[in-house]
Amino acid sequence: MAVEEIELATALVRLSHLVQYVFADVSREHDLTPQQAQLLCRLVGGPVGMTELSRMLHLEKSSLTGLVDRVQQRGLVDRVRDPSDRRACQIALTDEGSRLAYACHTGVTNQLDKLASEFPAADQLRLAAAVGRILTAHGQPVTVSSAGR
Amino acid sequence: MAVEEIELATALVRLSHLVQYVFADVSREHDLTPQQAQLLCRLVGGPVGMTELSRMLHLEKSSLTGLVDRVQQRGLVDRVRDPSDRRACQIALTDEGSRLAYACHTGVTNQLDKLASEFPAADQLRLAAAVGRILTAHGQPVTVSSAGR
DNA sequence: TATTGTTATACTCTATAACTATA
DNA sequence: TATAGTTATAGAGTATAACAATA
Repeated sequence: MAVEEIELATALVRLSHLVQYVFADVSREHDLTPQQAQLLCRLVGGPVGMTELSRMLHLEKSSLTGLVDRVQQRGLVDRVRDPSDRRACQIALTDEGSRLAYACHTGVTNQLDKLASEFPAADQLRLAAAVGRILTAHGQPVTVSSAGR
Repeated sequence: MAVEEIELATALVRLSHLVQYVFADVSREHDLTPQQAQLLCRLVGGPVGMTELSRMLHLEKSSLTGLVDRVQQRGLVDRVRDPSDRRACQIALTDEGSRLAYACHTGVTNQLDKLASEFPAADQLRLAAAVGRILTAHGQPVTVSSAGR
């Protein structure tokens, strides 16, 4: 047999790691950790509260506090008090944060599009649609804002 | 339009995170970190040296030393001296390590197969083959041993 | 000299538990 | 009482630089 067989589950795990490596490399180019870059990318659609962010990133709120602290110290986000609830705050990108979020998104997209170019164009569309359905069915809906366009 | 559009690159990043969450959940069920679980799973094909392991896991060797230390302290791997090169050692699973590696592999595979069941069977095969080609083309060849079957 | 692996150091990331302030 | 977020603490993960032992 010319082509090695591979379980789909194994393929997905390996592909996941490959994507993580791409994400890590691009983040590092901008002197960010992958976690910091992902945080920034999740904010391009507008400010988000800590509770909602912790849900989006699958992090305990206390873990998120530290992550936001470090990114805020670098001047990439601000904590904006919510006037309607004095307990809450919204995490918002600064101009520099927006620039980095955009740069990371572009860098990752370019690299992954190269990987995806292994697929025929028609398959790329079907794959994207199928993955979109899976994500939506498993609590990670893809909204325009979260897509970081 | 009924189905939300999504860029393939964005879809791949999100899918990657979803797979990571599955991996993290299954690892935690066995009281392992995802990194520890991945290390164990990479050893099911047989003992591997530190340099080769660091390449497989995209880790600096010094980082790997600590990771192996912690897993060894839990009795899941042994450092076996290489008789043909007294500088080198091979990392080998213990019986308990093998058991956990197998359990993690099974747990992750079951969960991901559920996700993949969203695809028609024919698409699953095509997807697996396509991903296998991508991995091979980008320095992550899928061997029988590394597939952790 | 080059390679294998470890040690020392300094961060970042993460979870759990306890806490403050507001709703 | 419940919720939003922080602090305190401890451990895990990671990279860089310097090192030891062997090839």
